[in-house]
Amino acid sequence: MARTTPTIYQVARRAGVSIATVSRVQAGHRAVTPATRARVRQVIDELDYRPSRSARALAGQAHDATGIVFPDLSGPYYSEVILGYEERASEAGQSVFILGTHGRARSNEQALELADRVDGLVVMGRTVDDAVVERMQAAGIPVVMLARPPVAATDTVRAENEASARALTEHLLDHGHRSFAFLGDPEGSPDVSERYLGFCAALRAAGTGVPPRPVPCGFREAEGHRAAAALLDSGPPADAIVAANDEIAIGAVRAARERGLRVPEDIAITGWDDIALAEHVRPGLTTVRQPLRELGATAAALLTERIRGTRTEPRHVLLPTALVVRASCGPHPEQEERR
Amino acid sequence: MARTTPTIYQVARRAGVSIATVSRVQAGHRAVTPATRARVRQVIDELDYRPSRSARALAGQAHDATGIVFPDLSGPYYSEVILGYEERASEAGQSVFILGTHGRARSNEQALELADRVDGLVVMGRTVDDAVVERMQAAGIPVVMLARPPVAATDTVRAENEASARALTEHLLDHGHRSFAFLGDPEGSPDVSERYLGFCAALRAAGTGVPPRPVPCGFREAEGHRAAAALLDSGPPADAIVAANDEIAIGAVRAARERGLRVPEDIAITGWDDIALAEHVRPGLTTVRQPLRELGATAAALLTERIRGTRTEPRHVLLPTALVVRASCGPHPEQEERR
DNA sequence: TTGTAAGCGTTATCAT
DNA sequence: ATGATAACGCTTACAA
Repeated sequence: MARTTPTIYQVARRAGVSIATVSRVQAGHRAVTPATRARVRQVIDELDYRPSRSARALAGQAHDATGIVFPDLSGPYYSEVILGYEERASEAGQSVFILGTHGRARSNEQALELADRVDGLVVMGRTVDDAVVERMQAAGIPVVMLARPPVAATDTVRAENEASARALTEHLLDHGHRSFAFLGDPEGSPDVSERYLGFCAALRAAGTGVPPRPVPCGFREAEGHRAAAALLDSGPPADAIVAANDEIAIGAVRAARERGLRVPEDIAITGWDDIALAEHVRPGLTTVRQPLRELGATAAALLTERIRGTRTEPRHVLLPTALVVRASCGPHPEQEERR
Repeated sequence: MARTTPTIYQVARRAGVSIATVSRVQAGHRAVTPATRARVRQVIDELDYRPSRSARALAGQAHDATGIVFPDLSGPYYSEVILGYEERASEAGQSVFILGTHGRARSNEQALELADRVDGLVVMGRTVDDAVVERMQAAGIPVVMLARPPVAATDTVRAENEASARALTEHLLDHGHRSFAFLGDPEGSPDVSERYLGFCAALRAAGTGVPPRPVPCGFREAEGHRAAAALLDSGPPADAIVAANDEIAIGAVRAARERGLRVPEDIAITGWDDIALAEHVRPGLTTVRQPLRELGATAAALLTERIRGTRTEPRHVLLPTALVVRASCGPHPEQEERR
């Protein structure tokens, strides 16, 4: 694409100054006479000059851009997080790249490519290998990890999982449930891993025997449905299913119904995230709310501090979550919502 | 950020060739001896060399990036469209920028800035002024418009609105409804404008007097709730509300219920989009499904053709929509879903 | 087939 | 306060 927009040279010529002066004016340096500054400013406006991003980046300045890497764009979870991120980042004057890895093998490669176009980036969960992250940081680009446990000197942002999972499970125990199942893949995501830990902790503390092994399961409704169906058809009957997220739970509710089971009378089912659906689905889903937008926004904020050099000490932010009790966990005298 | 990663010079030196040769190998030019090609390749691997994006862009090549500009990230609609876009674009080897304008006044400026960092971009609805789009195109960067009626030589992608709106309204008429209201702002969005047109056409054809003026309303549930509340409290009673999207409709259902009205017995309410909630909400929402992912993916595909120069003739893609009849439009003998 | 060298549009370092 | 001018890392004629 031929450059049809004016360059710094044209501005300089027309204003009767050198390109250095234009650059200074443009950058807001003080060492410029008000008179010349005004003249240059006017020419800039007349020509509608705007400096080339590539040239600027090449000359060693910043990209004024950051990126966020996530596994997949589908479902409310990622959308909300990215929304929070984009909003905060663009307020801070940064353009934002998004990269969905979609489980591709090339994701490390793609992330590394992205790293070359930004001043810093956010990495969700286990989308890229730790070695890759280290290389990025070694190359001087700040990285913030999202939805992962704290790692050494890298900033991390996550929502509380274990304690809430424990509280959730205890709530189920209070309802009298004794035979549990966990739907989700602890291996696949740090979040799920922590939730499973909290789940187990509650069961152990209650002395309900050995906690069951998790039933591995992707994050989507269809996968939850399939896993729950298999579980219900084969295993010893569970009277409570703790799902790793709301979509899985909704799939599980469907599977239970298809088998003539009533929720929560015959089987209790809980979710995680508190997506919009959780409230509207029948029965209302007992779940754990996490501040999705805030997760993204916080990541953006931490990254900005790093880029600006405002802070050098690593920070590990843990955002609070809240148990949201609805109907799917068992019979309640009246509808309540605990926080 | 000092460049800590190897440059083309280091590769050249180590391979004992000139930088031009390295560049050729890297670009896959054929005019290189297999022997030297192999040697260079090996050094590239050894050093893990990857060319600087900025330098490449500056040297007149491409950015290998595109962008999408949308008004706001919230709600399933935008998320889905962006998902479809990102997936297709990144398959085509392009990094993707997202820019939410959030109704900011600076949106034109931001979009123009973005235009300098990409090889082409997609603009949704009326997020940026037409004059700005023209300037981008004049500057040689291809633009694809999303969710807008065809404009001259610019590629456009949209979903069918008017005919479906008409069919939807006719369905309501078939139910016997006669007093209608339309919730949404035709001024604010081309999509809504077309839906309102189809709505009016059906009413006129039915000879049901003058179609009502639209009740302006944002796209979110809270706004739908507020608008419906005002409508129900003040105006002459409507027995059918056509909402511009599902979220508005859900808000309207809530408002109706709060006033002791049963849906659909006392009042029918329809939505648009067929988001996940539409099926689960009570009563199931009669709505119009549009292929959200496909909208984004198609925009990406058109843009890629333009960038690659594969096509120069403008294309205007109109994706089909489908009436989805559920319970909220009126009593049905049995649950059915029409396509 | 390969190398030399001229840009690409900035920023930043010197002089002046 | 301002102006030359050397990077920045790459692509691409043009030579050899």
